[in-house]
Amino acid sequence: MRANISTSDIRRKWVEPREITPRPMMGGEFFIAARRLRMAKLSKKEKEEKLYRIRHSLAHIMAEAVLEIFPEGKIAIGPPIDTGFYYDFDLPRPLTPEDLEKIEKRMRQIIAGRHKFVRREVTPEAARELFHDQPYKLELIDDIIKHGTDEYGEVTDKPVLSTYRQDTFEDLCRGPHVEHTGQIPADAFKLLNTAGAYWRGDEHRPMLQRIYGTAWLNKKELQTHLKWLEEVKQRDHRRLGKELDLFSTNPQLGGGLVLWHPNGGHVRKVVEDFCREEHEKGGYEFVYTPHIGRAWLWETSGHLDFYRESMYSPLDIDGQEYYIKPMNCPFHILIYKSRRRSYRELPMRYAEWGTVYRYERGGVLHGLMRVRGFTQDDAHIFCRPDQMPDEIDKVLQFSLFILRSFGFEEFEAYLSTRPEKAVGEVSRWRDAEAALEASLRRAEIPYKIDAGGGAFYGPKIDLKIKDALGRSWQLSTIQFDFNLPERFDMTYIGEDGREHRPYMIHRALLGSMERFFGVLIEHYGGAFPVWLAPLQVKVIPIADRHNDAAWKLADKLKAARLRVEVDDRSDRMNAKIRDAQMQKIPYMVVLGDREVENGTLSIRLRDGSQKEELTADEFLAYVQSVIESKALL
RNA sequence: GCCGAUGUAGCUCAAUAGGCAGAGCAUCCGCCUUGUAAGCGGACGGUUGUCGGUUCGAGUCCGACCGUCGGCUCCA
Repeated sequence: MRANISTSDIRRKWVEPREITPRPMMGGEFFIAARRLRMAKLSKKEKEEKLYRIRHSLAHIMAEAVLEIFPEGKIAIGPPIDTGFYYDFDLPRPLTPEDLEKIEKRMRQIIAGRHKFVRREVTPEAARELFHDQPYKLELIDDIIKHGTDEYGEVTDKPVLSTYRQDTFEDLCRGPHVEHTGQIPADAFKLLNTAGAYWRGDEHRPMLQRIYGTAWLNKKELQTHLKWLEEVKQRDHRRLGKELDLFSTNPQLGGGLVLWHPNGGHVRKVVEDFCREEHEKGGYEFVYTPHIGRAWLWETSGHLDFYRESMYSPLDIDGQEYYIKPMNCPFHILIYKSRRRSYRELPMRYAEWGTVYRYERGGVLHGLMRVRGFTQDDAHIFCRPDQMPDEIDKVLQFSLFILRSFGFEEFEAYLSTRPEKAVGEVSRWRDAEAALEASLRRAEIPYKIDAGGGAFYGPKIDLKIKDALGRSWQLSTIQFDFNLPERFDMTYIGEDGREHRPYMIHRALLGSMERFFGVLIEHYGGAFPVWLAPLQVKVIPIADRHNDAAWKLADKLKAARLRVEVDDRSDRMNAKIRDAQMQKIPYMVVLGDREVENGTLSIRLRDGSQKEELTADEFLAYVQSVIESKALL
């Protein structure tokens, strides 16, 4: 999957970072850039700006080349993005890979022409005349004049209409650009692919053709990026899921539904066991609830009003409507409400690895990352209002601890505020948002505001991690809820003997087991750390006469709860090693005449290195220590 | 859902221009008894996603549907 690239990221406003770079950057990239900027010299900043100009200019040059092929084509917008640029077109026919080659070739010619980029400011009338046959540009012009927004929808102080012209092509644009096309390294860009994209991201508006390109300062950087893309492909969890026999999906089963194979199931079990233990240490209690519930539940919660498009059609059971659950919260609320609660009992923390089902459009399903049935590491915390700040702080720290345990070290946070469709008074929303924001500040995590991104019942903090390839993934979500307690009329008896309303926190730390597993697979490239690895040791006897010793060793390790297999096929040792290597098994223990005689083991690590010879006991102790430390090898 | 691409053996991929559907790996059966990333031989394996159309003849051309992939939108 591509790194997250969306124009909505561009519009998000940062709260904490002090410096804003001149180009729009996505998610994680910003953190890297912001950190670099903080400790770095100006030259980095200049480099970023140069890249911005190059990418933006390439977008224009691409548009020129495309319009030469399709003189009747309509152009939309063409911004730089974190690894390059794109431009959206409305063309008479679909673009082919051959078109891309042609366009790219023509772009290099234009670059070689050393054409100047000429900026000029134009009046609305002149702009409309200039773009009279470009309906998308006319719409942008109107917006700039009416709303003071620029071509990306960002509000600017004083609306100015400007154009940039290079060679035969003039585009509505705020700039900046390179001075002339000769400043663009012709061997450091490449057109990657075409894709459909709605005009202004609105599915009710025309579908345009987008061409993505990547662009860098020099050929070497381009090649590094192309290699990175190749690495992304190699680590694709769908590919590794098949190769390592971790999971599968199946058209006969239905889209977005996941089959966990024994290998994947094993990883999941270790993850779940670890998390369960930590939750118990953290004061959580585990509950179990059904997969369906009567319509009353979902009417009361507001799901049928605010979440219906993500829910499946009801089942008819004895004339009553039942819905498959898209969330676990109403069930946990019913447990809370099963009897009177005292303030002394609070906070109460109910945890459940609960499986939920949500309708997702067919086109968005993606391996483990986006599915229709998934299991959340869900929990709901019920507390007194005065306990709320402390509970949010605890959840935030707990979340960071859990994620660090899996080798994630970099985090980003989003504070999502009240959406259009929401329950509850606005003033209480503002209070809740402030509470979450205060917690983020206490935790000293840099965060962005995602305006309108909250759940319908309350604002939330979403945590994203960065994986080994620098990509961000959303995992944790922490949601403040003052609405469901009211809707379900939840109460507790306070010190004063009166009824009070509890607050509620919804939270999932790994998010869903499916997505988390997908992220883990890609983060580790399938080479799980020893504590998670489905198979930890492969014992490889060299010839049949070593099988007995191999089985004996395996039994010993198994008795210590290691996951071990013996490869006693009649293949050559080389073939057995290759197979184990391809399965990314952490330890390959080779047993031959020498080892049997010496009573030692020859240990090969999956990184190809050779460990010193150890006795079986020493090896066992070593592996156990690696498991304990959650290390890779 | 929308735009585009795509669908051949369990997997990865071939099949000149519409003319008998093939290879490697995997699996199974033998032989080999092996020293740190593939030993050798043989066998098995297909209604070319499904349905319909064009044609003397369709894996190949056309249409619909299903799935997958790249995006858009949306999201754990």
